[in-house]
Amino acid sequence: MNKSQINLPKTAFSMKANLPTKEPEILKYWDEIGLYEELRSSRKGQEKFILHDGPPYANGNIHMGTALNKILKDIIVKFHQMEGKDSVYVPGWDCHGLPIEWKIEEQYKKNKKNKNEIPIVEFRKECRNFAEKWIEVHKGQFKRLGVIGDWQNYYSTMSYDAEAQIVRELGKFLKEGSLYRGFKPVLWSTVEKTALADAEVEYQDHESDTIYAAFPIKKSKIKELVGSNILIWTTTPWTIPANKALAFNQSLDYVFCEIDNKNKLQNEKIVIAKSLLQSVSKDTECKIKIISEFKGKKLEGTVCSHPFHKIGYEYDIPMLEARFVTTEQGTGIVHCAPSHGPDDFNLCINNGIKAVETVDGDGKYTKHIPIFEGIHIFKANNIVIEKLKELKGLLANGKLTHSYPHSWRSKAPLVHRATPQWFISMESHKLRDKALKAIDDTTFYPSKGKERIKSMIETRPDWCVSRQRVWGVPLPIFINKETKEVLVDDEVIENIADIYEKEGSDCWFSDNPQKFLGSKYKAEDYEKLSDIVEVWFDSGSTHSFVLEKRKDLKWPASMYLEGSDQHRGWFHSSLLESCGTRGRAPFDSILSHGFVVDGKGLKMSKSLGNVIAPEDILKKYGADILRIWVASSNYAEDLRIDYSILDQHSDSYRKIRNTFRYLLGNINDNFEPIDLKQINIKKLPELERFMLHKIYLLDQNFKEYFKDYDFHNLYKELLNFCTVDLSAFYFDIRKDCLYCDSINSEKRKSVILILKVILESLLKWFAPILSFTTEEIFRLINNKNKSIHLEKFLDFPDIMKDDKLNTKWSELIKIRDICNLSIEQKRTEKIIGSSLEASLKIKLNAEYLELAKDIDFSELCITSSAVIDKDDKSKIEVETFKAEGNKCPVCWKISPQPCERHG
RNA sequence: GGGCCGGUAGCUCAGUUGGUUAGAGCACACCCUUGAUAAGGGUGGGGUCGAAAGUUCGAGUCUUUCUCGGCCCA
Repeated sequence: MNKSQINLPKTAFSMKANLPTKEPEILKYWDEIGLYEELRSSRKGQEKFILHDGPPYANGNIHMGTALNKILKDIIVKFHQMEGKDSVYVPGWDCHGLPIEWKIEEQYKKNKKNKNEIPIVEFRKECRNFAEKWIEVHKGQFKRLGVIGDWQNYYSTMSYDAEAQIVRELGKFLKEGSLYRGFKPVLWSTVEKTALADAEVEYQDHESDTIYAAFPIKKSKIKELVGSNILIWTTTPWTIPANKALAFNQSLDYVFCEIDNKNKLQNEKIVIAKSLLQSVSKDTECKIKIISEFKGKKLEGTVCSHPFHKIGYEYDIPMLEARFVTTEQGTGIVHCAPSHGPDDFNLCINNGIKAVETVDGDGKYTKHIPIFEGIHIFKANNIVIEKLKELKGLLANGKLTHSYPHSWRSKAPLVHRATPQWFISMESHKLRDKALKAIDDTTFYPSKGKERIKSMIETRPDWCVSRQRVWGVPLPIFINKETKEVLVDDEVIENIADIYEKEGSDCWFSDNPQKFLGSKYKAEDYEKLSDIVEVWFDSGSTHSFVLEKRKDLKWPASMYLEGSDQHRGWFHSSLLESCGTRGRAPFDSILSHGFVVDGKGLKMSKSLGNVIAPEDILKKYGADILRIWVASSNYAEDLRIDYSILDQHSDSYRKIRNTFRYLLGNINDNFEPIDLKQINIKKLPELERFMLHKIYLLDQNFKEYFKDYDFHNLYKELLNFCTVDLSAFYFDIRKDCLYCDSINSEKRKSVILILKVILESLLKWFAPILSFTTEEIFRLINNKNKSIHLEKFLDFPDIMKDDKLNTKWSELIKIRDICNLSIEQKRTEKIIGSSLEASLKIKLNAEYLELAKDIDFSELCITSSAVIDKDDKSKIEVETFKAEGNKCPVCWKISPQPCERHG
């Protein structure tokens, strides 16, 4: 036998991956074979796993967060598919809403077009085209990540059937009576003339006017207070004309005091919280002398006059108890304008004081505000201050820079303004209770998500579903002009839905209202609403127009999977919508993941320059590396990414790839599946049996980790198997047999058999994560089946398990470790180089001797020889000598005699 | 400002109900190999567990405060 007869590994599987160019070819292949359709037909009739896609907004390129989300979804979908389930994934998009409206308006501005001159229908058409364009862009970007789904038949919230179903869903709330009309302060932009959703608000520093104003006390249980003043402090003087109440905290201590007011107030006596005395004194530059002290509780029943009572504000201002009053700032008594603050609104409504429309959409006072009617609120502060001065109601005024809500688009400061809005009640039909029950019935990954959404549902106010915009589904509401009653009729709702199904919802704005009312009602008797439905209701309804409507899906979904911010977003709105209309959640489980941050844990931002785009990663590393990053990161927390982290994963990938290369090389790319049940385990060498046991064990852990969606531990287990058990142990030991034994040797055949088992196991375990690389390998070794993703995980029979052998070999490995230490010592002393230049003398006590009696340690430690002696002085002792004799030209083992195998 | 979550080696992660000298892989260093070769093997260094205080015989683990970061809310 000479060198040419050695069985060196040979494979077409290249060491260099070249993923950025290879992956698109694989994508093309998946397209050619119609992988998605194949996946469906391969699991026809099997139990379904439905991961319902949370629709991303069809606007702008994807970022790392979106990529993480889609890859994580894809990994889970593929795992369930390989488990044998029919794991259907239908991607979707959220299309309506303000951001797209703004984009179109921006384009108008550029082209010097006036939005008001464009018919609504035309404007909406442009919004639709815009969304459509981005859906196509997203589709390409998501596919490139290796995400498999029904890209042909995706869903969108702007499709005609979606718009129709959204109307039907609203109809259910309308019919039930939980959808009602109210006045409520909402964050309002007087620039954009619209209410803003929470997500559209940015907090920035803003300089406000501050005032200390006095409310004369008319009536009180504490007699000496009558005639004196309640002092309040506010950063919004313009809301003083809308004041309807004052709030105090019953557990605080208040003081009645006298000030040297330099004739600023009509009466020099005031009431403030005790702990704020110093700061008030400083701010107002007054000396304050305490007359008496009392608990807040005693202020109950106190009634004041408005500071403007002499000029037409003649109503009573009651003092109300409120927990939100603190002593952080101000005077410990808070001025309440129910039309201009949520706390104010809630406190007043609980005490029978309703909010009214005090300010119009442009920001001007309405007729409900005497003297100020027609004045813009942003110009009113000075007027209020002057009037207060005139009427001796102002103790001091100043400026304060503080964090204040602004519009994310126009950056203009926002105000709370009472507007007519449509609400879904949390209480009237027990929606809150139903939702809380549904949360309890849902499995959360990680479990902390449950508490997070629960505490939000427990405290959230009624759901405001109306918006004064145009790009969305119109609220299907008619109001009787005479009775002011809302028209509630299933037939009308169904009629509207039918129309939308055929032609979309644009016609609401253009066509004759009679079209929607049918023949039962006269259009001239009704006012048609022009509000649209807020977009969270759109996406909260996807379960109804996607899960319920499509035959390939099921309701409820097996899982919703989104970023942890969606506890307040899509998880939340879907839960409420579904509990309101169907009494339970539209999902069995929720998986939430953290946010992508940079290598230091800071959020990515343009200003920090730490943004990494998915596109950059795909170009430099390829999707499989990004998928490894997803799988190996702990999604329960924030996920760090930078180029050094990716480099590290890239190194791991190379290790995995070379593991496959070793396997493929030694079987020369000739693979046929092994029937695991038919393996004659007793005939295998112990090392091979030990490896079968290892595989069996790994599979158990694999399943356990997958059950909990614990991918980072699962991946770590697989990677460690490749490096520790295979590369550094089994592969290294078996090179001698594979290269130097005869092709016909039984031992070599056994090794080859095990290599095939390992190859198939690894290929399938890794397939959901390394979607491209495993496909590349699968196509190399298999021309019968079309794709690795159509395969099922292997079912490992119990005969592979051998705990006794495992215990024995764990001990043998300990002996091997000590042998390595001994060899290393001689290597450092330059006595030997390669381990094959070594000859081992191993001394073992009786216990270890029994274990090692049939074991060839020269094979395990890759040395030229190894002898074992009994020696009870210590458990294990090893001595290494330089091997004597001649080196066999074939197997390179050194021995005084001619080589046993190669003559 | 409030609520929730988190900070363990350079990196990604383990550390059960508090109990020996805090682990793994990668990276790094040195050595070997040149028949997995832009590969492979061996050995080794590296952590005051974000900080401080407390409870305890004993704290990475429990309590409090602080700090840094993230999400949500104001």
